Amino acid sequence: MSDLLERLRGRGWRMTSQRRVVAEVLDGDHVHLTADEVHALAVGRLPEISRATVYNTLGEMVSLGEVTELSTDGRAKRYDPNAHRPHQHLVCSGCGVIRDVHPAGDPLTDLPPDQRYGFTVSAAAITYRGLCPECS
Amino acid sequence: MSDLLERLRGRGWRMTSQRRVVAEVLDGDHVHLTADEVHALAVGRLPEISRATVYNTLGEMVSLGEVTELSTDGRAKRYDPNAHRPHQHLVCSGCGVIRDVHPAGDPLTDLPPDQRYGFTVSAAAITYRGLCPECS
DNA sequence: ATCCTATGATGGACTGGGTCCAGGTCAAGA
DNA sequence: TCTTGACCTGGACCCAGTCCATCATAGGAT
Repeated sequence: MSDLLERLRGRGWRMTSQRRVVAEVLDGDHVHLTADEVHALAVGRLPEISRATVYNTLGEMVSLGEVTELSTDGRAKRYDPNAHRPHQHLVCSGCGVIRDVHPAGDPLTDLPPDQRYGFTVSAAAITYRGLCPECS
Repeated sequence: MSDLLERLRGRGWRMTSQRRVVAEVLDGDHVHLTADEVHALAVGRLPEISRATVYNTLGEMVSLGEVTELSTDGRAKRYDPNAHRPHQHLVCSGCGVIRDVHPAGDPLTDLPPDQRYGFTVSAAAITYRGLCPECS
C-alpha cells in the first residue's frame, strides 16, 4: 500500500510511529502538501506529534531523495512524494491547484552549450502556469 | 542609462526619490537581488528609505510586469528587472549564483495536450540546476 | 509661484513559515 | 531485558514579508 514507506524501510531508516504517520499521510499521486498540512493530517492519527518532528522528517525524506520540495507560490514549501518518477508541475494561477505533468523530451537538451556558462547542468525543474477548467 | 526607469516613467508612474532609487539599484543584466539586498543598496543612496517602501515598490513593479519575481531557494524572493526579454534561470547548487539563460525552442510546446488537464497554459518557468565552474 | 489633495512613505507592530535547543523518550541490537 | 544513541517534544527564536495609522510630497489647478 505505502510505496513511500516501503522505500524508506528499505534504506534502514529507524522506524518510529511519527515517521510512519508522516510517510502515510504524504503517500499518493498528485499530492503536494505543505508541512503544516502534513502536520494537521498527522495529528489526526497521532495527536502528540510535534511540528518540529514533521519538519525534520520531511527534511530527511528530501535528503534521501524520496520526496521532492517545490515552492510554487513563494509561500510555504510543498512536498511531493513522487520523487522516483521524474515529472514537472502545472499550476493554476487562479486557485493554485497543482498537477504532475510529463512533458515530451528532456528539458536539459534544450539548453545549448553556449548558454551553460561552464556549469555542469544536472537537472531542470519546469513550472507551467495557466488556468484550470474551473477558474477559466 | 536606466532602461527600467525609462519604462516606468513612460507608464505615468508618479516619480518619487524612493522609487527612483529602487529602480536604479535594480537595473542591469543578471541582477537577482532579494528585497533586503535592494533595501541595503537603496539605503546607501537614500538613507531614510524604509523597508516597507522597498517591498511596496518592488510589488508594484511586478504588477506592472516590468520586473519578475523568482524564488530559487525557498528563502527570500529575488527580483529580476529583465522582464521585457523572456528568459530562464541557471542556478548553482553550490554557491547559489544565478545566470539568465535562453533555451532553444518554446518550452510550452513540449507539454502535449493530454498532459494539460483542460488548463489554458500560458507560461513556463524553468530552473536549471548544476555546479558553476568555481564550485565543481 | 503657491496651494491642495490624493497618492506615496514611514516605522513599528504583527504574522506565517521555519529552525534551534535542552531535556525526555524509545527502537532495536546485544 | 538492558543499554544507548538516535529520535521526539514544546517552546523560544529567527527571518521574510505584511499591515496600518500617521506624516510627507508630487504634480495638477489656480
